This record gives sequence, structure tokens and C-alpha cells, in this order.
Amino acid sequence: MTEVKPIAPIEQSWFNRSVLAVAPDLIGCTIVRQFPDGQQLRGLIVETEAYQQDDPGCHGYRGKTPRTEVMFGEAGYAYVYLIYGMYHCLNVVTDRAGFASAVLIRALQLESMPTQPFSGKLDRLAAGPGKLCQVMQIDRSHNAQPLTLDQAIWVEGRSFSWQQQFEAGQHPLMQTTRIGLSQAQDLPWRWYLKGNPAVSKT
DNA sequence: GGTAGGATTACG
DNA sequence: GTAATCCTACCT
Repeated sequence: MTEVKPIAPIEQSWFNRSVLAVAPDLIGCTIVRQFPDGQQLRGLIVETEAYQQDDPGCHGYRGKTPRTEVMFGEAGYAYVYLIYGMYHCLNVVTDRAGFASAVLIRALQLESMPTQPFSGKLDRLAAGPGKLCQVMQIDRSHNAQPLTLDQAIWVEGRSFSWQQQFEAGQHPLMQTTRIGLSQAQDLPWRWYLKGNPAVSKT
């Protein structure tokens, strides 16, 4: 369950496991957004949620549709969808092809200030799934893209020092219920770093 | 072709 | 509490 590859970037096979194993393991990993001009924006993952096909809260619960098709495919791809007509959410597809599952990335701790004029404190700029897509400029054009090094978005594993701190108990990992659902609210499939300012309060 | 509702957020 | 805002899925 806590098998972690400290090698960056993460390989496709690492995502090809149960979403319930990948979602907590993604905490402490880094999302890297590379822009066409070569600039990078990097953020540590501090909050995730797991969704899978047999779960009524999952978009894939009622079968494959054009929107959810990527969730049914190979692991290691981005699933990006629009919510409430105004915000995008970034998910990482996990597990085997044919079984819909993905990790929703809910909050990042940014490593540096983005060049775009965003207001507010750095540690709150990527607090929430909609905000992190705004600040990282992620939208549906990134849907179904592989999260590999040559792409606009990829994921890097935990650094050695972070993993050491984690094992020393300096980053308490909490598990609780998911946010904003009208179904399956009771499943404890949300993970976050205790005390991190980017994590949702509720 | 019409429409209800949603894995959100900021503001009062 | 509620508005902003529009795609998706599910009807007819």
C-alpha cells in the first residue's frame, strides 16, 4: 500500500493499481505543468479523492459515455471535466483498462508564484480542484492526455527527503469522507495532509 | 430539442 | 445562503 517509487516521473505501471492504493500514495507527489514557452509550475499534492466504477459518486458508475471514456481506459492519463459550467477538475486515471477509476486532485501546495497575475496568498492559490486548474491553466484540452514527461502535465514521485519526513511522522496523512457528493457520501475515500493550508476545511 | 442538476467558489 | 454559469446526461 505504501510502495513508493521516488524516481521521477512516475511510470505508467505505478498508476495501474487500485485507485484506493494510488490516491493516498499520490499525496506528497508533485504535479508539474509545463507551458509551451518552457516555463514550469510545480505543486505538491496535498489532497486527493478516489472514485471507481462500483461507487455511485463516480462519473463512470452508469457506464461509459463520451465524457467518461478516458476513465475506462489505461492508467496514467488525465481525465479533465467541467463542473458547474465554470470550473475544471483534474483527475488521474488508475487501474486496469475496462474498469473506470480515477484520483481527483483536490489541492496543491505550489512551489513558486505563477507568472500570471493571481491575487491571494501562495498557499491558497491551488486550494480546491477548481482553483488548481485555474492557476495551472488546465482545461478540457488536456483531457485524455498521457501524464508523461513530454506532455503539458506530468506527475513526479515523492522526493527522498519528503518520504523521510513522512516516515518520521512530520506529514500526518488523514483519511476521511469525500466532499460535495450527493451519493456515497459515507465512503472514506479522501486523503489529505493534516494542517496543510491548501486543504479544504470541511 | 428541452432541461435538471452538478466531484465549485466567492461573497454577503 | 446564494449567484455565477454551462456542459452532460437523460428525457421527449
